[in-house]
Amino acid sequence: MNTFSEENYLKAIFRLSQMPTVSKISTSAIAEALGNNPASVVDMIRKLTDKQLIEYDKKKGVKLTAHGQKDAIQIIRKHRLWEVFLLEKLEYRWDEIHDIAEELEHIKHSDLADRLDKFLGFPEYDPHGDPIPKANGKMAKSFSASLADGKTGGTYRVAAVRDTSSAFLQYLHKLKISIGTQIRLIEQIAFDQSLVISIDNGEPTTVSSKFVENILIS
Amino acid sequence: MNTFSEENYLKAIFRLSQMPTVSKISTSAIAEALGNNPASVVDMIRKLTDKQLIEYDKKKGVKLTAHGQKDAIQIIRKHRLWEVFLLEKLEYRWDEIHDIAEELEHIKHSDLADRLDKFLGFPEYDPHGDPIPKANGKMAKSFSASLADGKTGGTYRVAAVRDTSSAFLQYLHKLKISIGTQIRLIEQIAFDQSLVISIDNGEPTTVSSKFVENILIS
DNA sequence: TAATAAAATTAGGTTTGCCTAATTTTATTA
DNA sequence: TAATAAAATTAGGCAAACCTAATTTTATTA
Repeated sequence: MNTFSEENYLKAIFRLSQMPTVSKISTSAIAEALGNNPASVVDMIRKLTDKQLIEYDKKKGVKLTAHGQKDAIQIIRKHRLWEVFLLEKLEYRWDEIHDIAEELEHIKHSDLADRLDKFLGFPEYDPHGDPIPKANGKMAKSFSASLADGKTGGTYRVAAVRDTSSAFLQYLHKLKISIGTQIRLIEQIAFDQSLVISIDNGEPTTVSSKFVENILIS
Repeated sequence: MNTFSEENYLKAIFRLSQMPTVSKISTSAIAEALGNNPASVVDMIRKLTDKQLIEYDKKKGVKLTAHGQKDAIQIIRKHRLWEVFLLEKLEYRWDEIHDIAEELEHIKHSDLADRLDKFLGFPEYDPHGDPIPKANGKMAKSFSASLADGKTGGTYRVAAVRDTSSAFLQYLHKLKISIGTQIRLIEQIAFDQSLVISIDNGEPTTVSSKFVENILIS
């Protein structure tokens, strides 16, 4: 059984390994992802290597073993199921659920995830549009195309969000954007790459390039 | 904010303070309740005293301060609400829910308990018959009369159980006893105080005195 | 390539919450 | 009351998971 902290490292490493822009998972990348000191990460790399949950090579960085990946996916499964619960059953807002799920995901009990899954009606996606791994570890592919890749004039459907911070989600809420919203790209400003968009055929609104990068489309 | 461990101590102290047979909460009583070494309890007594959650007097033992009592009740509230959730929504068995709730009760988030309470329809009692504290800390009185105090020939309604161990609950399950079951006391065996009872007017069954002490009646 | 910057690692330290073993205090009983 | 037993406490230690500061290794760039 893994500790709370080990689970957080596994999850962070899994997340980094899913990011197409990250080619090598380095000590410092993990440190940044978790807000820890690199020296602490070195300690944990040793520990997880001993437990055969990761492999570490100075050149290639950190990689999850099959065992480590399995564990990481089960934590993510629990995280995403709890998010669905918090939003749908306890009526929390979109931007509130992530932090609570960070705690709930560590509750260990053989079939808790499976019972929760059944209770929620076997949801496919969590409220942020991320696929929920199945009990056997199978997981639909995440949405990877960003609205930043869309063509000017095109209309796209919001499928998921990349950033799950409450700052971003609150901004989306303010703009009345959620999963399923239609967004049309009207114009790109050459100066700073900001974009003029229309949300569900509404009035034109200007948003930053950083903003559109964090919106994933189907 | 209190740590996981501090919360467990507060809860144990509260539980002991509710037991009519316990007049003084000693270092060793707490140690036994938590399965820890008395030396560890001494450490924690110092810590909780510094945090003004308890008061300690060599003669009188440990007592929760108003602040400590408030915190303890909130943990118990969460524990009992999660138990209702696990039984009613996730369809866990009676004897499985206690251990999972022991973990869930430590999840901290301002209004999680209140939202859960609302979602569950503001239940008054948990599945073991213990009253669930309200958001303001008010709590109905626990059932305290034991079936062991009943008169031979009398019929009583099971209101709660004193022991929440899975061994005891599984035995109850086997005997088809749950909250609300009617039990008639047929005869007491003088030799070892065991009792012959009838469960919901069924065939006579013999149970130990230890068994009946752990059944609370209304 | 040499100089510099960045990343990784080591060494040593802290806090939390537990432990064992030894000692002191308190209670019980002959 | 004295002897003994039980309870409480102290002293010192350990593992987990962090940290800072110093050092070494690796990468970048003048």
